[in-house]
Amino acid sequence: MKQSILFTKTRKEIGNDEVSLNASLLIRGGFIDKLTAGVYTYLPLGLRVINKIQNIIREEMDKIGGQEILMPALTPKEVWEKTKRWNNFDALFKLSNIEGKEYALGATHEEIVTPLLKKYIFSYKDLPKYIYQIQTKFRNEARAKSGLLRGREFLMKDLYSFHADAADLDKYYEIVKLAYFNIFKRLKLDKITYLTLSSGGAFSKYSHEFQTLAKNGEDTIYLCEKCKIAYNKEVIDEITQCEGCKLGKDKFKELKAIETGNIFKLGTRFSADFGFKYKDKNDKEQEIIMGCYGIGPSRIMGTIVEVFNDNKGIIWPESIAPFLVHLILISKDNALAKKAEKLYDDLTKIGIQILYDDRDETAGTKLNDSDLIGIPFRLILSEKTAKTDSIEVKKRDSQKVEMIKIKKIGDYLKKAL
RNA sequence: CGGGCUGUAGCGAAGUUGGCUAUCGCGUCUGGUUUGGGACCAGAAGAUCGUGGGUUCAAGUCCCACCAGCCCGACCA
Repeated sequence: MKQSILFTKTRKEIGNDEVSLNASLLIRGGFIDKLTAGVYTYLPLGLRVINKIQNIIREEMDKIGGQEILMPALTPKEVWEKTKRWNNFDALFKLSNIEGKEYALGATHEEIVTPLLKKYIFSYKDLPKYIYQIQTKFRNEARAKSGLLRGREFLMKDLYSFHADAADLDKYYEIVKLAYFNIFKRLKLDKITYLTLSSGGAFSKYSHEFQTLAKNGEDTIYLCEKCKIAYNKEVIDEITQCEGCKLGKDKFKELKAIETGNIFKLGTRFSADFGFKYKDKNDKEQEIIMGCYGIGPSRIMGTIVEVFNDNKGIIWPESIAPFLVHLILISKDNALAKKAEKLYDDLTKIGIQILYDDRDETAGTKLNDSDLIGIPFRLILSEKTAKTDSIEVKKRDSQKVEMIKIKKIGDYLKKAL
């Protein structure tokens, strides 16, 4: 993409109001725009990032048998009354149509997916099933804050599993855990993301969160460094020692973190309300056992910005960067501009995702913008580099610069990426 | 939902005990000079001062209400 056609622009400053690091960098770089508290537009650069995050999650869900669907965001009151959450779920956005029929905007989808599967699942032969979606969720947070980390409208991947018995759920639960670790690995967050025991298991003692260390995180976790398992602050009073290695809890390390994923064993909490049962081998009715597994692409995007940045801007991991290469022309010379244009075309042809800064801006502006936007590889073509038919290559996360012959840059990048 | 702070041009800000035509920077437009770390000169456009009401000869400035944003806390299946 040529930068001159981007309708967004970077900004040198935004108001003192926006103290959240992720929102500040993402707004300044032209990735997102805030419409109102906790509600954001994804601009061209930001949409590329969020799509890549979603695709990583999608691939890992597909690998563990997930079937993707898309459920409605507009949901009728009746299903929420069935589970007694119409009045008990504070964060539910409620609205009504002109005839007075009441709806809620989907905050989570147990109420939709459970009756949905009930229409198709009748026998033990139909089980297990794994259904997921990536969708916009709405939650009327008492206080939206921290940019993309706690919004009133946000993206969520929610997977729901349906099993014949608890043992089968337990087995799949572990499979999802591994899939989540694969996701965090691909997002380059695996080294700072810990499985964390937390409260809220309706069907088991604990539920599990995936907590990513970040100094601006709103959660406090206690990490057992020996077995790399953490405990959410909300359960720390109930335990005396690590569940795994028995290390005393006084040895745990207190850390700030962002909850980037969570997995729950639901048991029959929802299947019971909807009368969702199946027939076993002996023609006996049995209750369906459920699990649910969430991960928020938009929160992940905010988390990555919180974690990967320096005083000049964002440093995107390659797996989710909006582009992999930022080509910058520093010259007004027509011949050089032609050379840059050709390089842009050639690299595009061999499948390299490239943003080409062809704008009529000064060197300083382009370099600062490039650092702010945070694309992994920066290529500079200038009179200086052209003298030796070369191009300067620098990685965003490094100070080293390398001169590569223009002819060889395609091969160089293919190898590096 | 409680407490605090804030709201002035597209963006960021200044505006004194109420006083004349509301100021500056960025950005934008025109002309010129520039190009390896957010250039320079000259000119120009751009504002119902969050909204509504009130006090006053006179309100961006004082008072009341409301709306919005941010922060702290509570909350966060």
